[in-house]
Amino acid sequence: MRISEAFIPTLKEIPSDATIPSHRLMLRAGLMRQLTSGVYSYLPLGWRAMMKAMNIVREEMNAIGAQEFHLPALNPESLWIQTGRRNIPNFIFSIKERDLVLAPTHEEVIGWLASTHIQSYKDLPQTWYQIQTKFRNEPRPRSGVLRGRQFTMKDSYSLDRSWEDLDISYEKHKEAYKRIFTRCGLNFFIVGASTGAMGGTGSQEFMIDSNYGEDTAVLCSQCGYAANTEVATSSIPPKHRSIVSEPLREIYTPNIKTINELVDFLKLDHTHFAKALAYRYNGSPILILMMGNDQLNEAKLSSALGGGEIQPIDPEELRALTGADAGSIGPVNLQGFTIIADKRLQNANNLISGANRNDYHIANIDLSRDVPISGYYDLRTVEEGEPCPQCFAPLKISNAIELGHIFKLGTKYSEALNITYLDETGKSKPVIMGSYGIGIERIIACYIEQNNDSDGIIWSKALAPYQVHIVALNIKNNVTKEYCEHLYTQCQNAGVEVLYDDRVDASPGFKFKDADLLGMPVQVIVGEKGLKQNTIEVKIRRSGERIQVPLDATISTLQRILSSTSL
RNA sequence: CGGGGCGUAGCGUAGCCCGGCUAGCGCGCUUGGUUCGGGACCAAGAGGUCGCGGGUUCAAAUCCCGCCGCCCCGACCA
Repeated sequence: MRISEAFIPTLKEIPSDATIPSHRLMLRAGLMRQLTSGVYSYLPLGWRAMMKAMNIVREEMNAIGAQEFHLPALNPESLWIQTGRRNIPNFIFSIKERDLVLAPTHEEVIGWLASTHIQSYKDLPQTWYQIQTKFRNEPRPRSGVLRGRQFTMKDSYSLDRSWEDLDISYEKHKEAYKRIFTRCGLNFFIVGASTGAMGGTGSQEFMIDSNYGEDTAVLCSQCGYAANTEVATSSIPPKHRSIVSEPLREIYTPNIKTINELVDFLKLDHTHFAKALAYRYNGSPILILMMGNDQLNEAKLSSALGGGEIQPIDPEELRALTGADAGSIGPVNLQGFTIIADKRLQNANNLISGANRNDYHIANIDLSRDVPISGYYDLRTVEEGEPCPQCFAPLKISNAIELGHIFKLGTKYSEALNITYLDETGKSKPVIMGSYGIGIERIIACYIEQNNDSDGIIWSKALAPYQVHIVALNIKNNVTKEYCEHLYTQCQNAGVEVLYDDRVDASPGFKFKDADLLGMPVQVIVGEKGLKQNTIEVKIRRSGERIQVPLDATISTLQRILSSTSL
């Protein structure tokens, strides 16, 4: 492509709305433009990079025997009512004129196809995928294309006869995902994750470490343990039970509201306290006990309760229900609440918690003697430095961006949509499903997050919109122009994807800056000086290395460089 | 949805507190000329409903009210 004829609007100045490097560079290098919040137009250069990523995804999906579909984004609303997902908050965009919705994901459509066409065990297994635009009613799009209202996703779905076969499909996907992200040049890791509103029996996320990530990952550098904080655990010890349970005793704690204030006031460490938190779960009040300063993890709470809506009880309501404010509520003689506790407090005794009376706490609470506990669950958020649950080494905590997510769905959608098959004995059984997603824009944005410098993007040949960028320093010089035109044609004939800066009105400095900003892996710099000595210069974008190449060896040198794996 | 910020030419911005504007600057753009190995120079130009609506005033980019949009933090996030 000749830059003089191309639409590549580069920006010298940093767009004020963009705060993270990938967003800034995607705008500055002319890859895309924002249309409205969370919605982007891909310009030719950005779209070429997207296509590179999609083709890698496609090749690896095809390699595990997945079949490519193209499913509709417009869906009948009724299908979503059937699976109970129509009214998930901030999820689905509706169409005003008809009872149609814009699909945020495609379990429903896949399920509909499977329920009408999968009949026998002989029809299974199947793996179906597509690369398609998704629409989600995000309350707050952010960070450029990292969280959009419209985005491109590779979504695939496995249909199996048994849980064992699902494990096989799941593992195939996991391996395919590793190959995809490796080929894309991403430095990623895999964590155990929560299934959340998708439902199902297990999942893992593919992530990159990033300060701009919205997820938090717990990692062990010793044994490789890795989990999203929504499901991560540690080997932090439980509260030990004292031999003697002392009698209950009310203590006066004037104006004490927090665990830290109690620790100071009573000169006891925080493990002596049971913090009480009040929530509503599907409408009914629930009291959660955590040890001392342990932080409740709402994702864990939600899944412990079996999924469903949880929300904190507001202050006035709390006073009406317990007779006290948030700092003074507790589990003893509390009416109208279901009470659960974190595992760390299992059967603990001699605990201090609120008295349900402002300015008073109760000491010596024995959870098995004094409190009707409905269950103990892992509800706490793991903190940096706690011992690894597998090897006891100190855990690290990182922010992370999610690139892909793989789920063992099981029978949730099979049941809702009646997806069944007849087994060898003629018995009807539910199809066992898995679903697997990759955000294509996130591949691009994450790649740029990990591969840029102060001059611009550093593309690898796998994702680069073009492999070679010819910089004609002064195109008005006939010798320069003649050689560049010759080289441009040679590259095209040799099948090398080439971008050719043939602009007559741009100065050499301007062209250098643009070439570094656009970031193609190899630059060929052609100027009068070199030509006088029958050489051109090849610059490797990533290393900055410059090689003087004799004119007659240019194409062979480019081909040699492009075939090396280090690009 | 809570908190904060912003909206002035294609981009980046000054002016707003304290009304007097005929709205300034840099980049980019057009024309002509010079220059050509790290975002060149000279000259002449084009380009603005100051987000939208209402109000106050002799006078509004500037003050007041309402709305819309965008960004950031939080909540949320298959």
